[in-house]
Amino acid sequence: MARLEDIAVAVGVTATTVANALKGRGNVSDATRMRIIECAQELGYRPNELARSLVQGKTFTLGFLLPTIANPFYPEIAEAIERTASEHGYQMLLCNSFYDFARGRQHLERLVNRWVDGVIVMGSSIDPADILAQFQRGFPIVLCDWQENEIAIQMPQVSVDFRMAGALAAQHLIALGHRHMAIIFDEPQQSLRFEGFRDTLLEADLALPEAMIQVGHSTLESGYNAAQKLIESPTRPTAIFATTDWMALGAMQAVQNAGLQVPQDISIIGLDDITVSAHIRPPLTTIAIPKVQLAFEATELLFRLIKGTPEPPLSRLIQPSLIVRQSTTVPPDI
Amino acid sequence: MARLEDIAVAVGVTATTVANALKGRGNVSDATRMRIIECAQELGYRPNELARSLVQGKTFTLGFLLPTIANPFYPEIAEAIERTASEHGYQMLLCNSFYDFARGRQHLERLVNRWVDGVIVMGSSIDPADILAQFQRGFPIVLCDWQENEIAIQMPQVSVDFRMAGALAAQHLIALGHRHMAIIFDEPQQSLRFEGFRDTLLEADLALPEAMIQVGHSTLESGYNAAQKLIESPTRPTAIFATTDWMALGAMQAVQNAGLQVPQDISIIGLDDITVSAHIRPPLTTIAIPKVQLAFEATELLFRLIKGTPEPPLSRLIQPSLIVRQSTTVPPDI
DNA sequence: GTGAAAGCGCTAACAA
DNA sequence: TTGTTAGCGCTTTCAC
Repeated sequence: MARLEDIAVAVGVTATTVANALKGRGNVSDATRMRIIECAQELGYRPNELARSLVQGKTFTLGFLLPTIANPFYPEIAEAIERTASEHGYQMLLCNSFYDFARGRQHLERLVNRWVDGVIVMGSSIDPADILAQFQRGFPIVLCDWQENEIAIQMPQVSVDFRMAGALAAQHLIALGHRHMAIIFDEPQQSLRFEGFRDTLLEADLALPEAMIQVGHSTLESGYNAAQKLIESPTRPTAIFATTDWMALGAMQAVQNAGLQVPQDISIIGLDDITVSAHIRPPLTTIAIPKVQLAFEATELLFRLIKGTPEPPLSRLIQPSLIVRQSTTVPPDI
Repeated sequence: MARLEDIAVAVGVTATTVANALKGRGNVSDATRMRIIECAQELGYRPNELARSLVQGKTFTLGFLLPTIANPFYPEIAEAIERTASEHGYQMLLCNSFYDFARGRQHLERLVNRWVDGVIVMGSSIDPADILAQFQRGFPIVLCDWQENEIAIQMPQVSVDFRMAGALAAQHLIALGHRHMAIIFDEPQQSLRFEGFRDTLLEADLALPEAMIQVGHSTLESGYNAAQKLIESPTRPTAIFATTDWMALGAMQAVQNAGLQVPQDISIIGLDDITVSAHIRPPLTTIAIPKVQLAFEATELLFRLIKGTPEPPLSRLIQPSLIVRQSTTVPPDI
């Protein structure tokens, strides 16, 4: 591969001049500039970004650490981050932790070692302590989609008002007339969604019995299994709130496979608003998370962090919203 | 950030010795090794991978260029590539081209400039000529999920027998008794799927009239629109083959929104077998592409390329398979 | 078992 | 307008 030096000797100048000419710094005569550019073309010169990064201490690269891109909640976010990064001249390293903290930690350390300019970390992908350690050394990190209370210390983050999300789900079902509801959620990462839901029920004097609380693990299958238990319960609920759409899809399938109708027999409401949710049968009522906005704001915040000590606020709580489709309706007569 | 040199002066040795001690090369006494390791701990030493890469000419990083991670066909592949890469000590740069060749080219050039060790390129993400240019300079690239005939020159690639995929779809529908079928596909990237379908019909003396050939653009919406046109056609088909599941979902929705039943009124068959396909209503019959295998083989092939001139074969054609679910059945009586 | 020296390809500060 | 010098932090070769 051709280097600056190669061009320099070919043209009969010095590497510095070549560098200046190539990046259009003013101090090169037009004549030599022409010859240099031409020669660079001929030799197929490509600047070595490694060398450049080493001396500048900047890589124009950022890391994106998440549980797994195979979960349909993340691709939209990843896309938005990458696009925003790209507009700033950045590329993005995608790192799946597979919900394994050791793996998340390894990835983060590697990212630090390779001098990425900053990292966006999604919830559930790594032990908060590991993030904190790097952040406190001055490494730019922004948290995305974590529960606000998950990290001990104040850190830059953009997240969603999950308690509100849970509340919205409850309000919707209550308004429809439901009295016997159930929830499927992942503990402890989704406890806020649970609390918002439960508390809203409580305020309406509605109980949420133990048997109506099922844990899932953000997979479709776990939603399916959890819903099965709920259906078989002696006190079958008339509505189910699954704290992710992915689990809601599983739940819906379980209900339908049991020979019941959604929403006539059991209403189902999700949370996330992943793309497919609008296109299944029946279309899923859900609490939407503005994923693109989430990603965009996280990335912009990270860039502010990278540029220097930014003005507050360093954290942002985004409001979810209810999207009523056809998987929820009034409870059946009994 | 602490450097080798910092440890060296602290311990009273030289940087070379520190380096040797840290990577367990034999020639350091146990005593000094202990002191060095301890000191490295204390100073929080992290090797600078940039510097290391610059001298070694290796970055242990690979690029993954694709149209857009938001299309649900890709996340599973991305995950598998990243996992395989990770097992080899590699990280992965994710690059969306958004079906824009200029953008794809920019990304590829940047990847080359930053000395990634190799790149995996998915179909439809960049102009083949740009790939070829880099490949011919000796840069390791493997093509993934391209039509075999899309690239002029023989290049390393792992792909799917798309003609067979189209044939399988046709065979299935014919076996069910369909005589009036339609296809929705994206031209020209999916022409092989089309040809396989059409030719199989022809062999069974079945025509595929112009009106029954619709173009889509790999989006759900385009599948929806294409299906609408088919439904409104005076010669409504009894079965639709959409060459991606994503378009098939759109088509299914269009059919259902028109008040028709899938599969009783119209059978629908897709191609890809994305995760959700098994979980919608009705579950989608489809031609499955072994995505994880595709990704794994592409990555392994790339590593062979990176290690040096590998043994043939440098290209692999993976066989698709029919998965019968409930979106296809015998045609309605007329 | 340890060190000195050179160099990866580039940038940046300062001279000429 | 152009050149010189000194690194960035590491690895590698060879000498002691």
